[in-house]
Amino acid sequence: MDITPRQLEIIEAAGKLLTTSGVSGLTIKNLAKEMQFSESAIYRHFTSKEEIIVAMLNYLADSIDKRLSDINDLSDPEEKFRALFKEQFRFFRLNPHFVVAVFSDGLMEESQLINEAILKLMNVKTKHLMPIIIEGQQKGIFTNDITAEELIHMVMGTFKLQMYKWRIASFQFDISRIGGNMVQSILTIIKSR
Amino acid sequence: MDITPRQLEIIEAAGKLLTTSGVSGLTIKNLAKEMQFSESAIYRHFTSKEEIIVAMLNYLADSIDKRLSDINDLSDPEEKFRALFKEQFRFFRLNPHFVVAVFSDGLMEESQLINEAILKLMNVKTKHLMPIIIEGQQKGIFTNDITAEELIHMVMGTFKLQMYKWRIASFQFDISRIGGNMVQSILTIIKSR
DNA sequence: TCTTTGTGTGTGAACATTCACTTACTTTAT
DNA sequence: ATAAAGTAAGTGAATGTTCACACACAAAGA
Repeated sequence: MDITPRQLEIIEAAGKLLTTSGVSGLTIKNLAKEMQFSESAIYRHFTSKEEIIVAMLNYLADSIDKRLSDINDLSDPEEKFRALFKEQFRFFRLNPHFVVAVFSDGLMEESQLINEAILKLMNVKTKHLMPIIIEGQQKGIFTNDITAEELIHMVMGTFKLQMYKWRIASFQFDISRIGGNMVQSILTIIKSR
Repeated sequence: MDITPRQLEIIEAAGKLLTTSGVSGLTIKNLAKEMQFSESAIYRHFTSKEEIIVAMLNYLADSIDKRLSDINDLSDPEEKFRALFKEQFRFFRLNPHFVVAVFSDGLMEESQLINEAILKLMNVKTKHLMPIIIEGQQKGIFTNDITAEELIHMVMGTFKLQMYKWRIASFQFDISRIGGNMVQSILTIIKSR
């Protein structure tokens, strides 16, 4: 599962392509051009395009997983909640190309492996969000009127839509600021009143 | 902007293809096979593939617009809210192929016209949701802790994610029932407490 | 009532282009 | 000397689109 430096370069080039030209722009030809070598050279490092995409998604999942793991040091669930999203917005602001990867269904239908990699990516996020929500509910900070699963569904949906809007706006607005407002809205509404 | 019966047939065939084989399955060749005539015959009715997709999205937008217009007869905002989503779930249960069309970003990048058609589609939904939310807030039924725009963002995001889950589950669960639960969750949380 | 003309709808073959991928060969670095 | 990393030139398959042509039918003119 380890990745060579050259493979990482290719993955990053693939991400860049996703940002600039979308899923349909992610071709071996463009990838080779971006890497400034020939198309066939790609196949020295990956056996197929599918493998590149899967590697990219897995690399992304690992990155996010690591970054979100530092959050549990905080004590307050509300603080954790804020920190989690702050980190997410920070990460995607630095790597906007991955927004296309994560939130574009276009990739999905191409293969079963890619499909699974995307689902895995969604689960990483849920994995970190779930304990925060549950803890918040237990402490009576978040509402217990609906289940944790339902809360997570709402939160994830709201987040996903925010990312979608950011993307179709060509990443032109400050996602950290707008996203911060969004988090505030969510908190306002899910906190016990 | 009017559509001939034959064009409608083609649009419906396109929708069917989307359901069975996804965005990548929507090719002129498959479309012709589905219609049981040659590929070139398509071009007797549309000048391009892009035109077919745009026509499909506009037709869809009109259908939804019409159906959602009947809802304002109800008096209670909460009832209207429920009715709106009930109608949406009913519609998509009958026409699951359109879920692929509306919620797949894959289509989007292909052309500016398609992009606009999809945005228009999103706006139709918002157009009907907005007055309901505002009325509910004015009557004190829905919370005034956050703005109507923020409420709509949350509601739409939650709905979109529900559709996404339904789709990756290959439409295998009863969207009216699960969706009904989702609506109940949302209502629980956005109602003033 | 024929005949002409126009229209709607179809066909099959070919078009240029793009796609992921392969093969045989060369350069480079250890 | 060996192995890794590059290249040129190709493959077949698929894409959307265009082409010349054919058939059925309706309106119009003689």
